[in-house]
Amino acid sequence: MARNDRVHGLLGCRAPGIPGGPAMPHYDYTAIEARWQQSWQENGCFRTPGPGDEGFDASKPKFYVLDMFPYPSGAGLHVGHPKGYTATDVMARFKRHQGFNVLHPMGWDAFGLPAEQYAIQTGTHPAVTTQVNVDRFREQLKALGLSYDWEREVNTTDPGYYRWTQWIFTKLYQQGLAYEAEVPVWWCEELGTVLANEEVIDGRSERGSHPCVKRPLRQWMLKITAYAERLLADLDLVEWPESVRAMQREWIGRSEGAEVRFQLAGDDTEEGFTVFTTRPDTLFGATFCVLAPEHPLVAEIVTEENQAAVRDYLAQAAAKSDLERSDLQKDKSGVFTGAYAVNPVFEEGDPRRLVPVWVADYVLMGYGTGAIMCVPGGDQRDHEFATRYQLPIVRVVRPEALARNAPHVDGGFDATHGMTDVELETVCWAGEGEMMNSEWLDGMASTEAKLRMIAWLEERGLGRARVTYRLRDWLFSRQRYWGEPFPVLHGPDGETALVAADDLPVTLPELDDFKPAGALEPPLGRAKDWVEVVDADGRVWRRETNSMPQWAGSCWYYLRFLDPHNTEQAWNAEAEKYWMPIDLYVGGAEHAVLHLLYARFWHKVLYDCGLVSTLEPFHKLVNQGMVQSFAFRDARGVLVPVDDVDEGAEGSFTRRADGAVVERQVAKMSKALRNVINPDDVIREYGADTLRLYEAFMGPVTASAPWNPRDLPGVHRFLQRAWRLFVPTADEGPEIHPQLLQEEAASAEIERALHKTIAKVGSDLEQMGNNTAIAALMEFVNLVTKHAAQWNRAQAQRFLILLEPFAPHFAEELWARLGLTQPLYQQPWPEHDPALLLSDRIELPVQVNGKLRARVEVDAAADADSIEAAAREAAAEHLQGTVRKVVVVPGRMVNFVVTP
RNA sequence: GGGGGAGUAGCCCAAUUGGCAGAGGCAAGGGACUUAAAAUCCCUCCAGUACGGGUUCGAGUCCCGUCUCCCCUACCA
Repeated sequence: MARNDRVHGLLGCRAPGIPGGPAMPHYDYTAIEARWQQSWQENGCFRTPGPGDEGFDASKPKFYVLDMFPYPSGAGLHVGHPKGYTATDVMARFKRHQGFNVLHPMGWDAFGLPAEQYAIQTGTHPAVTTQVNVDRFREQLKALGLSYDWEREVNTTDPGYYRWTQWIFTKLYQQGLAYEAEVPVWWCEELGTVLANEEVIDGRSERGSHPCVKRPLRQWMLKITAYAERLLADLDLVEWPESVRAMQREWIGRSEGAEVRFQLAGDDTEEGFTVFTTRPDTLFGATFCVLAPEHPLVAEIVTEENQAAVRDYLAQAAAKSDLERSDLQKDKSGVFTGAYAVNPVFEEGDPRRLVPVWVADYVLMGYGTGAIMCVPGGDQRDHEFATRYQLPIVRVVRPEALARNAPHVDGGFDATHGMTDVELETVCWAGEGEMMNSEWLDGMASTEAKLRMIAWLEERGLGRARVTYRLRDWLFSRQRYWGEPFPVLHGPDGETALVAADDLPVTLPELDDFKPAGALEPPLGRAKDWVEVVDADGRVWRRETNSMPQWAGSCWYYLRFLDPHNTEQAWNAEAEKYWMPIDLYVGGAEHAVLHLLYARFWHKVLYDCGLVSTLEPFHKLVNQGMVQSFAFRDARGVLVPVDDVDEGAEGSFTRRADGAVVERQVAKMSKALRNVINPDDVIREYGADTLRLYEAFMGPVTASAPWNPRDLPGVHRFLQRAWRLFVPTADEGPEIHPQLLQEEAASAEIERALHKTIAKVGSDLEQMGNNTAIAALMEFVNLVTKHAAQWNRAQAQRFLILLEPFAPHFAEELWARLGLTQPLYQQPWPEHDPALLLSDRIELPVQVNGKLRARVEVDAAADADSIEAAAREAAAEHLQGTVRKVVVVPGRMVNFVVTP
């Protein structure tokens, strides 16, 4: 039968069972969800008392399950948000059934650029925009039936919150971890602000894609590098995805090596420079040195005849963005300074002792010392450079494989260079191996040579072992209005002072123009009365007019949730000791490095200040997968908006306008593709419980998967089937099957299946296997349906407890209709009897030479001998030859190894 | 180039971590019910696990190699 459904969004399939008749017998999700959400709110059901609060039960174990709190954008939620929120809510509800005190809060990361941009365009104060967006987000989240303790809601833009963000800054400052520096920073003219390195992608701002340039500016920096080693080492303490830990390790970028001092040649000068190298073993192969264009020594050492060329080169390099510098990586450029440095391993008079010093922009001033020694025989980059500028290449490490096999390699073995002729021309060996051309290191393993060379350098004061990190200090100031003001005053004599703790918060001044106050003066500079502060002596101080980056508020919000209304302290120590660390933290992979690294850094500083009791804040981390959507392309590869596409009979898709065939593919949801799914629409058409079930049923939490409107009716049908097990379908029928209102004898088969389901759902939920838990519930419902609902009240009750984490409104409604008055969400998780899961008789596969040949039914408790005997009989016709071996795994299978 | 992850039925996904490839859902086909349709219920169809080797009594699962896809990162000396 040919169909011609529209495939857009939810509209592809009509929702089955839209309430048409009298509401009661049907599954009227709209009424049910409204009723229970109201009940939860009015009765404060998910309010979670903590230590010191009335009603707190210290004897229960705790579980802190947290979502990465959202930035409340103007667009509202999309269906990607509930994927993670559903997963954590299922866990929170499950843990409540298990008797835990569950902390499950939500809040808003509400400072940030969009509201400020909107303010500049429209004059609407960012606080107003933020409030509107927050209200909308909260409403949408409540419509999902998420069991947050809304009394703990926090908002980073609330002065009562950012008072403590400022307070933590003062702690950082007092620890010597906050300092001001004149640093080259990314300046975005369009946004009128400085951006952090990570907010600039390919020379353009991450938000809005505006061009950015580097310029020096006074900035606040946080000394995160002081914690590099601990941030790296303590990754071993947490239960995080390997990918995230790997990303953080790379970001920190620890590398071990040595500093080597190179003196400049001639004139008995004491001048020189220090290089950092990870391969001190290759020092005999260092045939030239390269300084970064920004290296301060460049101007001093350049000789007369090279002045012009160097000046041109520096100008060129300065004009390039980092992107352009790295983009041209195939084509390394540089220029000779005319100066020579001394390679300290060679004797006076040795021609190899003097090495030319070049300037090249493949060396970065921000890493190591901004100067390198170049070993073109052992480093690909140096090799390219040397080849291009015809600098000498000396090989000092012979590859292991060649060291053993070289005489047999085609092309002949060159004893001098330890490589074949072919490789001598083409290969640069950057790995480990055996030392050569290195005098007293020759023949040694390169790993050993590293240590020897470092010792040799240290003895002579020419160098030392050193560890370098890629991690840089954190640029912590922004030229924006909508951020936390710094609690800092600048004195008339250039001194810096913190605002007293009792005077916090330093609140944002009212402004009606949010544009920068001057070329490099942030918007806060417009608030003259706010900026100038007169002290008791009549001296005029100026407030810091930079503000903090958006990361600041999100660095510690998980701590404020512990004690959100405390006006005396950021949090109470007792609450911190009870709730921390976070047992489960769920959020997108986009925060793998920055948010999680910055928050860990603050946490460790707070730990050192004795303010928190755990080394790490987030014990278990889970990245939820992306919810993608379908998109369509025509034959020319042009994207066709989803609502212009029809679906044909055999999974083919055509453009409505001209019937052209289009290809379906999976893409991110975007306005341009018109394939964004709004949760409000899903809730209207199917209800929040169906949405929750679908989000959880799509696949593992961690997996990305496209939103498939075709699959929604499947989970909705499951709820309706379950509904019919409780509620008679007749229009005038009662609210609940009468058999469920009295104690009937239990069906043994259903009882057994229920125990199996309890065990399966419980163990799946423990590991966030929500999709398979739902499959088990579906299996159970199918079974009960098949038996004409021959189940009883006690079974129905336990089933509802299992279902509640996924479909809480639905389950509470039926629980109430059973006449039960204690709320369902408080019920203990049902017990299961392992003995009931086992059958008396089991069927085992019988294999012959690994191939399935027969089945045999035996007692579950049968021993290996009797199983083997039964199996021999069952597979007799396949056991003609010699049975050489028999493998019996009781309860699993039997395998005969037979040779004919 | 480096790092992390993934390839199982037409599609989304399971498989007690080495033991009968299939739990669940979608789609498709057939049937029951119905004046008819919808809804509902019942039944059925389909892969040998990307590819090539290896270990093993036995491999989707472990090892080696190859291919494809996704994510992150990229002159870091």
